[in-house]
Amino acid sequence: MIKVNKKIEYGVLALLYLNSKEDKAASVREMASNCGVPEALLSKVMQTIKNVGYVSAVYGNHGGYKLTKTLEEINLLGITLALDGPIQVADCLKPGNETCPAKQSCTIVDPMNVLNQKIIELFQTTSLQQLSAQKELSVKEVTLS
Amino acid sequence: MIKVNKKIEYGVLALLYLNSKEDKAASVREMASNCGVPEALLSKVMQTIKNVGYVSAVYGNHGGYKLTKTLEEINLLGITLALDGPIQVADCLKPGNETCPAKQSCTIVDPMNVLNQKIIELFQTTSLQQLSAQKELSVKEVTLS
DNA sequence: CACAATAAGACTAAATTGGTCTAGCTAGAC
DNA sequence: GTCTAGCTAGACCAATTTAGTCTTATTGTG
Repeated sequence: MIKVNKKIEYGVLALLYLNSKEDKAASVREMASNCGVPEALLSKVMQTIKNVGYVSAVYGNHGGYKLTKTLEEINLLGITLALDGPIQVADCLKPGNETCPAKQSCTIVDPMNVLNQKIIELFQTTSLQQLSAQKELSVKEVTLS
Repeated sequence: MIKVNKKIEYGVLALLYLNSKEDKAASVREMASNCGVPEALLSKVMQTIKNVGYVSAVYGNHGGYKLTKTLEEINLLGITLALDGPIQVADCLKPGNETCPAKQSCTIVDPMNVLNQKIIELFQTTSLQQLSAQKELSVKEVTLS
């Protein structure tokens, strides 16, 4: 299944929650209980997000995390890269992969790169601002045909 | 990691190989060895692809599979739906999921639907024809609205 | 009938993901 | 200064998903 993982989901939720606190810090405990996600895991997620500069950490009593960027400045690509590494929709795109089983007939590596690039652009153009849009504004029927 | 799975990769390879045979049938063994993929697994993949009508099976000696559609008529969405089920980029999109941990503050379900829809559209507009394009031709057109 | 091929499902193995545990470090409150 | 809430870090484990195998049937041609 093509899907984003829990860390990304949790990170997005936490960042949106942080945004609602304006420039007050929120502890991982507070975020986790408000967002309903596992505290220990969110702790890891926040550390990683801190390392890419979207939030700063406040140590000690009454500490926590604070947003250092606006929702417009944070996009899904940045979050994904931080929490999940580079986007590679197919294994044969991995750097240094010389074991691709289909060398003779392989016309797929570059096309997969095209798909990869499309997904990267999609993620890049999806800001947290967009993800925080109210439901009335963002609803669109998902119809498979 | 956001990625398509092996079955989809193998299915795409096999269909492109089949296309190169024009309307002759190719056995799973032939396809597997030419594409360098596991035969038993490809067998499953081809059965599934047969069930959605992209290929027909020829039983018995000198049998195999034949393409029944053109590369333009087969897109990545169809292959993905067949081999991997509906596209759901986040667990909270699964039908009947009432255990979403973030009900209070959740502003993400519908935005994830938007992302989901964008990915579906991307897959739908990516035909096998595009994936079979020669490398020189396929690099440019990374048009994303 | 013998053989080559698909059909189908149970089963196993490997990899990834999700989540926990433990121990240490930091800084503010008292 | 010490207590405590909180971040840091890494090892570890469990659950799920994915990849791949094995076995047994069925089908159709020569």
